[in-house]
Amino acid sequence: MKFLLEKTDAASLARCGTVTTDHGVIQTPIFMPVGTVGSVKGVYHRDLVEDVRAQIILGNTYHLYLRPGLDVLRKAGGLHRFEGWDGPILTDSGGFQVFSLSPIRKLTPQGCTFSSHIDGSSHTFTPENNVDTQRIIGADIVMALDECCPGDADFRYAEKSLRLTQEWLDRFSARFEATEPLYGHSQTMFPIIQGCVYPELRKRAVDHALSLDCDLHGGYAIGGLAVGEPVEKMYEMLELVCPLLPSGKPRYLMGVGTPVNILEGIARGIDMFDCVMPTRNGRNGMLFTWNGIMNMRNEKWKEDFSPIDPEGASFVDRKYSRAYLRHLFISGEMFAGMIASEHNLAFYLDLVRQARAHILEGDFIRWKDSVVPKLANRL
RNA sequence: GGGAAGAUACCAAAGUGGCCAACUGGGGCAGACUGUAAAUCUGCUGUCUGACGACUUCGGAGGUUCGAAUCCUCCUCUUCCCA
Repeated sequence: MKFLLEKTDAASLARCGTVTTDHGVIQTPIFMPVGTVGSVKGVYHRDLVEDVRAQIILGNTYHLYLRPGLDVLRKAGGLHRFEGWDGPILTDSGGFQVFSLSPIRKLTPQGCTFSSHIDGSSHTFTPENNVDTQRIIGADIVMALDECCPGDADFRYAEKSLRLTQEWLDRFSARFEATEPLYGHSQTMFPIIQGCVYPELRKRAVDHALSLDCDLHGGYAIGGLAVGEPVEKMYEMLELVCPLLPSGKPRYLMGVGTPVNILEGIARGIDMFDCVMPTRNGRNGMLFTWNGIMNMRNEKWKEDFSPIDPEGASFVDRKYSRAYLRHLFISGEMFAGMIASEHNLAFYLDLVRQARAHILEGDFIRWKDSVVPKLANRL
């Protein structure tokens, strides 16, 4: 994987660049649709490519490990071939599941033991077997195994959690260096900077990550944000961490976020984002647009036969009416979630595409400040 | 013409003397969702009130009772069966 930094904004830390993988080129800043179990829920790959214009999608190690399982993935020739996606893929390690499934997991010195949410069976992730698993899945970018610390954790807990994440990173990196990709294309790994909302811990996390063999690490992720802490804290952490990271590598803010979060993240130097919001909230009836958010279940759309989003980037925006989409949601039709997911993803990709254009143009901050107030409107 | 069943809030549908402003579902309204255990979840949904609470309701009119959506009488309407 290579990263080319093309331009840094004069008025902010915003930047744009190009990530090159064996499965294609990614123009940053970028939003990556989440495809947890090998599917971006409700959206065809064809539409993901041609309409949404996605450049890279995610998969999840925890979920894919449990189902379909490593035997199937190995026999399939890796996740790309299994799901029929020719572009780049990034896999999360399962660190977030270690956090979100905490009632059914146990942290040990070796790793993390958890009960499957599917059948209750017991499994253990260690940094070592997590590398092996992600080799079998075969993503272009693999994430280090970490513990995602809750946003309201006290310092003691956060420090202890960070120590665990750091120890896991050492072991993960060592294993990654000692193993090879299985399917003929190269893989890179991103360490994850944790430290909750504590500047001291965040700094410590960066120092530690940078002390390792940097050739191994294609980029750096910032994790443990948008997990319950105030949004200002998240921005503070970005302002602290991004300047400490090498400018020649992409920075990935994990799990974020709202359209505003993304623009504010870009302004603070973030290059890559992912979030379930466009798909999950879409399935739940929420549409993101340049003029604000819409709850498509609301009665006010009942006889609104105008296009879903006249300014939208997706063909569904002009193809279908608001009244029709509302009807589909009220009727519980799966098509509703499909249309909404496609619209939202197309919007998110349009958002980062325009951000990139304005960074290149040189007026990013002015543009951002003009669109942000509208994005949170309720239509 | 004869017989039977029924009428409850926006719809459907429980409730058959006090625990009923009235179960439940739908619909409606609002909210939540941030590295997906989510096509999910949470409130509210007679009127007035910020709330406590007050007031008016269960086809209509009358009656029994301390007390009625629930019991009685008549009326109106609906559905079904037989002629």
